[in-house]
Amino acid sequence: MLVSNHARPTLEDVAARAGVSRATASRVLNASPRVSPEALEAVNAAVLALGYQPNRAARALVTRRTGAVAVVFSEPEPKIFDDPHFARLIRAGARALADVDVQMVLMLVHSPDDQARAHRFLAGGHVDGALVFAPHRNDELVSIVKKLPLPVVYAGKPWGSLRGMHLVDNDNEGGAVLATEHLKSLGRKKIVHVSGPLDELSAIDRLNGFKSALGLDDKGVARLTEDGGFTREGGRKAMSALLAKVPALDAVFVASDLMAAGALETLQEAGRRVPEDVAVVGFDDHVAIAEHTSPPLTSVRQDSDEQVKHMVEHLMKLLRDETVKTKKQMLPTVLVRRESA
Amino acid sequence: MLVSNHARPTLEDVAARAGVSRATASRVLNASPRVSPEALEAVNAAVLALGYQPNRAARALVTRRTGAVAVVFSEPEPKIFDDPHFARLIRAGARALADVDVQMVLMLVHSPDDQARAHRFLAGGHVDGALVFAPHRNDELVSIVKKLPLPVVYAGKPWGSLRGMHLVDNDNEGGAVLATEHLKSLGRKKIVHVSGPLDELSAIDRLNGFKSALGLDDKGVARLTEDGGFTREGGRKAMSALLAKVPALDAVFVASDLMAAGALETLQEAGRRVPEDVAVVGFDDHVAIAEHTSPPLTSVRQDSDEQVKHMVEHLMKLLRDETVKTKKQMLPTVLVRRESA
DNA sequence: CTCCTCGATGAAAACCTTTGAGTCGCCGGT
DNA sequence: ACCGGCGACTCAAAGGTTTTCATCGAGGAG
Repeated sequence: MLVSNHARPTLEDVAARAGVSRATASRVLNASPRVSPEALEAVNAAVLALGYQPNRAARALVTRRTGAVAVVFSEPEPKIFDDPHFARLIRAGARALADVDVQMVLMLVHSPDDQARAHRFLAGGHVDGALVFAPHRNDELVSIVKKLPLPVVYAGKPWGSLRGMHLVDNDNEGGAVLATEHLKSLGRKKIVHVSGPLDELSAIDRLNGFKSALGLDDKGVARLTEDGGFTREGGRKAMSALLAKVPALDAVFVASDLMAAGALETLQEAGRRVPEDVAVVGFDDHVAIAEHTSPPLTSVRQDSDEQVKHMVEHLMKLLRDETVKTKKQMLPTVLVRRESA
Repeated sequence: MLVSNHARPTLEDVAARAGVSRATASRVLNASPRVSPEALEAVNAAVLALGYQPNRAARALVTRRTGAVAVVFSEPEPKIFDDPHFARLIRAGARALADVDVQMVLMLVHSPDDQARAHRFLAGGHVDGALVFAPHRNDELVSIVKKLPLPVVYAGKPWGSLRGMHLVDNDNEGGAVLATEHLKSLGRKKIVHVSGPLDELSAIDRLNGFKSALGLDDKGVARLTEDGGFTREGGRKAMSALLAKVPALDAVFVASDLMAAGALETLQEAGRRVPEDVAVVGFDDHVAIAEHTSPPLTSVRQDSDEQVKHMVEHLMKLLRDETVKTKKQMLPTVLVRRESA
């Protein structure tokens, strides 16, 4: 009659052992104020003794809350996931969500099929909310998600109207200004830019920072910029193109560390010394890259861990139905000096 | 009275619309054989018309199945996650699990705190099973998980007794033999090895392959091997040490692509031409690395996507309570020739 | 024509928790 | 002495699905 069956204890068992009703036990677990100190103690003791764990399904059934959150990466080019940046975001997400005790359901969306599946899943009420990473222009997924009655926090600005959307962005433009100003302060006169793909707003913001720091007009920017597509290989090619277009260049601001690694290779192959002949600044401050290029890369740090943490906090507020004052958050960026500039 | 409220349709609604009972509707959804063709069609039509999605919580409550699986990475050194290999595994897991319509709950375990949390979570019945990546020696987590009444499939061989455990491993030893034989076939006489950390069995297996292909004894191996710790920097250092120990070396088998990238740098700095003076073979065939070293890296391919897919399949069988014939699976490795050897 | 079998179906219990409505003492105010 | 109010608690319903058991009808065997 004691412990008897090997099954997991239920709230009923806890209540019985604590000498109270199921309702009271439940209130203890949910930290309701209307419960006496004695009852509280008794229930807590019983929980501990029995190793009780609430049944998530039963709870979800009645509260209409799943205790799970989707983390969605929409990225038409699957191989981009080789970018370590992606791993960093996932890791940060796993950690931040575990800290608040909600399950993280990871969804990788590449194809239209994936989109349909994501749609079904998100509409199916299987999660309470979502964190969405969808940087590309006209991403169908964003339109889909927007229509859903589901709390969502975006990473960075998705393309299109931002009204009513919640997001946490890095100060890409400010970081780009920082980088460019730094190059100017080194006395560089001919500064060029390897941009990210211009169907991503983060790339555009960085480009704009570069533009405004140098006081350029559109034509000027075009002359001094090449698109490196956020890949290492793209960085190499863009750098080659710039060397051809602007042979006298003495500094380059590259919109990502991965591209900067490629650009460095190209520069060295072209016989330009870094930083003596050409100063280089990257973006992301991805340690695994920036510390291992030669020379080590000066870069603009955007703290992805922090970004994701803010996203999670924001979403939690939405789920608690708190009225959030600011729907958009902007995180600062800082320059990390190493040897390349 | 028709559609009325905006709430999600329930099985009851579907049944009503199809003119059958809830029970029959349920049977259709679960593909039970004991249902007439007409009923089947009617229910399916109703499901479609209403856009019905089963309530996961309710289902979980009665079936005692959550429809979720944990994917656990146990790795004391969090920065190892910068390794793109990790991203690849996660991506493969997300995909494979989505394909069979189960939720993936990602858990990253670094500290003892994390271990305790993982323990609580896995014991709490929040998932039906787990995929565990725990390569290191004497990983506490493995002992913890082993005691749980939870179906688990391991990636590679965890340290310790393997009895009763289910796992999907790559043929590390075979791959190492492949690599070493290839170097021999090129006529190389002085072949050395940069190993992974010897607290991981995959590293040991690769070392053993190297050893047996060359017919070495323990002393011989020690003389020709350095531990590179599976990091790029470690690869550099190990290569330096080997150059000092075995100046006449003309080939090196490196136990990972990341280390090989480092080793290549060291070799070039030392003025050795690759592959003319020294032939180099890596392991993993991680495209993002192997295709971008100079020269491009010949490497042993282990198909992580395939490995994870097999792990998922295996776990699904365990969950369906099928008696699995083989508890351990070994996946073949192949040599991918590029220019470094 | 009756009995039996078998397949399809329906009714209802069970899964476990939260929560609103109601109960029960007890206190202070009149 | 009575009443109102209040705090702590219990009762019981609700939430949506699966599954057991019973029922019903039809068809075949005798």
